[in-house]
Amino acid sequence: MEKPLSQRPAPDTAARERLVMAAIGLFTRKGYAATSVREIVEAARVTKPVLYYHFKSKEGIYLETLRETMEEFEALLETLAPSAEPADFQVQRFCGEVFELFLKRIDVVRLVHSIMYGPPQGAPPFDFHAAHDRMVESIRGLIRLGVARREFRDGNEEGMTLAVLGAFNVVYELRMIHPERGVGRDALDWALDVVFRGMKRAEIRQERR
Amino acid sequence: MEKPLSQRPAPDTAARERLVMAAIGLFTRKGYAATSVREIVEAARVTKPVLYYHFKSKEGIYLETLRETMEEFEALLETLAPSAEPADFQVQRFCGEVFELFLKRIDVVRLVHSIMYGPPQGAPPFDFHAAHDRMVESIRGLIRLGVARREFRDGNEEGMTLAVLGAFNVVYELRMIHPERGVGRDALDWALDVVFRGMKRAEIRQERR
DNA sequence: GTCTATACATGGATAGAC
DNA sequence: GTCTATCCATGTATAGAC
Repeated sequence: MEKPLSQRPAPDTAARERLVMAAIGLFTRKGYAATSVREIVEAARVTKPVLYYHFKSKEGIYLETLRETMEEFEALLETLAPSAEPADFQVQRFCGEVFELFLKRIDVVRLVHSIMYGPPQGAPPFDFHAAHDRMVESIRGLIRLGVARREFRDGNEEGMTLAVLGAFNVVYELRMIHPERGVGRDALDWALDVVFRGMKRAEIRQERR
Repeated sequence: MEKPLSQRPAPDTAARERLVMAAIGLFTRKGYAATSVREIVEAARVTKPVLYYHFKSKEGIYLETLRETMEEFEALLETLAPSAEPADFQVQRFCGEVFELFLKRIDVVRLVHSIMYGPPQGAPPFDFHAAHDRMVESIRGLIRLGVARREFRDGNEEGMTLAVLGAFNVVYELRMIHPERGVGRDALDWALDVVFRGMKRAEIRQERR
């Protein structure tokens, strides 16, 4: 039973959305503790009680922004399904797709990264471990597949998982601290080339570049 | 012309040192913005003016703590000198030594990591890039050496540097988020085994485990 | 749902005595 | 160099009208 638009004082149902956008921008650029509620509401062009109405505290809007953006990452991980392609292709495609998503949301990645690995900064706890573990397990699963198919060598599954994850990590991390160097997808492929060469059995190895 | 100890009101020259210790502990556990001056002085068992006397602001004691701890890392990097050993041994030893230092000061590493890669959190700027770049260049230099000696393959120096750095990064990062899993030096060696195998020329490659 | 106005705690920093 | 006492800006959050 909503009133017709014409009778509402201000048809600003977008206020909540603007708040989320503003909050993401500020939290990612300044960090949780360094961002004040006043800054958020000014950026969203609303007043303080609007924020406290829709969320109920600074922690509330923070957790909500994280929840909304993490859903994107979860969704991408869901789409992963083992295929008949060579295992290294699958690993490379998976890493590449997640990497593209990271590039698109590099600011959020920066925030999540600093909270996952760094001190809590006064921010309420948020569970990133589950998503991170799922990503690691996805890679490990593809590597197990490659080992079972005798594409990858046997006996160092953990080392291979770490090497792949490391190649992925180092590239997006370099991108965060040196955006001007344009470290991108090609750098990821170069690093993965080295790693794959170290993973493949001698018999089936062949150059791909 | 100092007075003899007996005549000083309180021989507490350790106050400054206690402040630095307390500041490191709090900044690393809570982050810069989330740590208050009151907390620091209470932990150091002094009063506020003592902090403002020795340093001159919150930013001052923060920068001083960072400066003091970064000197350790710089010192370790200085000790690196190319030797006649195989290049992969040298890379492994270098990574291992830096890794040991990281483990010893894992809390400081956590703070530096989150500030390097994350939002500034209201903290004054501090130049970590120089030290980080030097570390990367050290690895790249050893890899160039290996290539020149025909131990490593030619044509993907950048990929090899990234792969090595990635193996190093991923291991200490995992250690930070999952200390209970005991990810340690052995995991680093497993990952590097994969990477080295991908770097070595086929002719000279041989198992080392 | 959105406003004005305000409560109330905590923040960083300093004055001035010793 | 260290204290007590205090200043003042900023912080989060809310009351109460519309």
